[in-house]
Amino acid sequence: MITIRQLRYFDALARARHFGRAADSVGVSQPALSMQIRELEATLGGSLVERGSGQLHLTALGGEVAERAKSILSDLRGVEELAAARAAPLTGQMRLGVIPSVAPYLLPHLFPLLSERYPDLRLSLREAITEDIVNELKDGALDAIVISVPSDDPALEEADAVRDAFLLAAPADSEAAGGERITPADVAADSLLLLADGHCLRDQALSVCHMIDPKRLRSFGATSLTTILAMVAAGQGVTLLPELAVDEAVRRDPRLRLVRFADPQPGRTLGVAWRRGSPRAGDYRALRDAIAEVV
Amino acid sequence: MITIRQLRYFDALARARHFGRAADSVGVSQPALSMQIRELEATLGGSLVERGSGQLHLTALGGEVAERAKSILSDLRGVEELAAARAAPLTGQMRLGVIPSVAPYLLPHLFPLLSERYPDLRLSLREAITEDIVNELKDGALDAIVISVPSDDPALEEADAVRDAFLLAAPADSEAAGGERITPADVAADSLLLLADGHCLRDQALSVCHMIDPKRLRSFGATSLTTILAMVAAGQGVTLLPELAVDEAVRRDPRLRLVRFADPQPGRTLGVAWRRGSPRAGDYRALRDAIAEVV
DNA sequence: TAAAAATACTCCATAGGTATTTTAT
DNA sequence: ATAAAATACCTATGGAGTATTTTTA
Repeated sequence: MITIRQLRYFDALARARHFGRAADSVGVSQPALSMQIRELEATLGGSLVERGSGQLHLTALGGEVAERAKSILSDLRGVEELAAARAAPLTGQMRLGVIPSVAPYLLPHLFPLLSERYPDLRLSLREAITEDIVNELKDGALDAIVISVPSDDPALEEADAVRDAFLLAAPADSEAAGGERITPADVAADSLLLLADGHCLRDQALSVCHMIDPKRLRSFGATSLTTILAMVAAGQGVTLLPELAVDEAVRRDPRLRLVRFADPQPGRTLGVAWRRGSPRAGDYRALRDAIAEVV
Repeated sequence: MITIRQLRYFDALARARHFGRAADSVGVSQPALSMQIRELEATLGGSLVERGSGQLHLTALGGEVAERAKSILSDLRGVEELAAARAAPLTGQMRLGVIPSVAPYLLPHLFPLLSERYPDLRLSLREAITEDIVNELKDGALDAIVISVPSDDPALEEADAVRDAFLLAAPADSEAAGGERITPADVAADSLLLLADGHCLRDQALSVCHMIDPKRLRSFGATSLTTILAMVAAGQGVTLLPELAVDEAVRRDPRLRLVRFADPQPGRTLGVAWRRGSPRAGDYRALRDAIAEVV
């Protein structure tokens, strides 16, 4: 008889490709995991991994089993979530992932609202780039994520929360900020400062200024908008700044000038995404509403 | 932690709507099953069934869990089948369902071929009407079924095996069998003898002779073609006989006359069907080939 | 009062841990 | 020689069975 335990351990093994680390990741000893894998192989009647060939490899059978195990474990999470979904909205644990260009500006406002309105919600947070939190969401390590939508990932379901327009942030004395009818095409490639690779805001800025050849960009590995803005304030260049990131401190900074683009204004839509079919979809939509409210 | 055991027992309970019978159906004692259900309710944090209200009912949560449990258990069967699919084709156990209008004519030929060519195949058989064996297939009680295709059921995958034309079987002296260019329209409703309700052959005959008003049929609850043919031989009427059912005994019966319809000949296609996505699809296609060969 | 499910209690299978050995680079 | 997985052995959890009680229709 196949057990969930066997599938969980085998899934861990398929990810870690290492008995010891897989055992760690599910919180048991290496022999305990070995035994369950052995047991699973016995009931299936074939080996799932090729041992002791330096790197551990899945057999063809192992690969297929791993794939199906993943899906079964995900369905099982769905069952566990069913109960949570039946309870009052936004109660219990929720693990939320947020992209770095949003987290610092959204969370200080979102947190107070949620903890006041949903006192039984226990929110865990994770801040990482889209690719990482999407993977963690699919793996079940997160329950919902706040990203730029649409994600075009058929495994996700999403709800738009807010439109986040891009402004041009330039040094106060720069001529780039002079005109009133500025368009993304006016942004000069060699003065544009962007976040490091992998940050969706970087890609969005590049696609908005689609005439810019990424090769002409001055490479800049900043991972926070605050750093970028400090660079802009110091006269090092300009950047595309999401409206969401504009707080009092930025608005009052005499060294910065913020210019709204002419229509159609460039920007992005932020939304909440979750695993398609999750029974807690109602919760996630309530979360979306809360986000729309605080922004 | 939810276990497969809990889902299996709960699935049984959802079907049986009775703790004792559910326990029987999974081969454990009633307290053992009760305990697992209780455990599942505890981890989900809500009750799944309404006890002691005469008839046992599923709660709303219970209904959803039952649905998902079914699907998880089915996926799990898929994993178990993976190993079987990797082994040599058509080995191990296969539970086959066959409709009654096919079984007696197909199996005597199919069995010897299969046991000669695939000595490691352990075939279990079930003969019942389409609706029943389709449900048993979906529930995992059967692995494959031989039915009239297409079934138009998206949960099934199927492969055509043979075309089975309908002949008119009439009393030897009847004038209905006189002409050479006979069409289904020539069949008189009040002389047509059919299998009992639920048999697909009955429906097929009616749809072939679509001008016949079912209300004009003489009700006849036969469940085997042999009985019907005995009635025809006794001059009680005519019937649509699948070619597959024509053996030497029928052909030589002096009281019967078999007439082939003019083109386009009415008939049905028989095929093998299985759960969509089953890893043993290759086995089932091999079974189809064997059927096509013996007919 | 009769049927159905829950509880009580005992037993045993099995998962898990630690220590150790085997195996493969 | 070293890292990784398997084996040995012991412990403890928990699932199952039988007997019995509680519940409710």
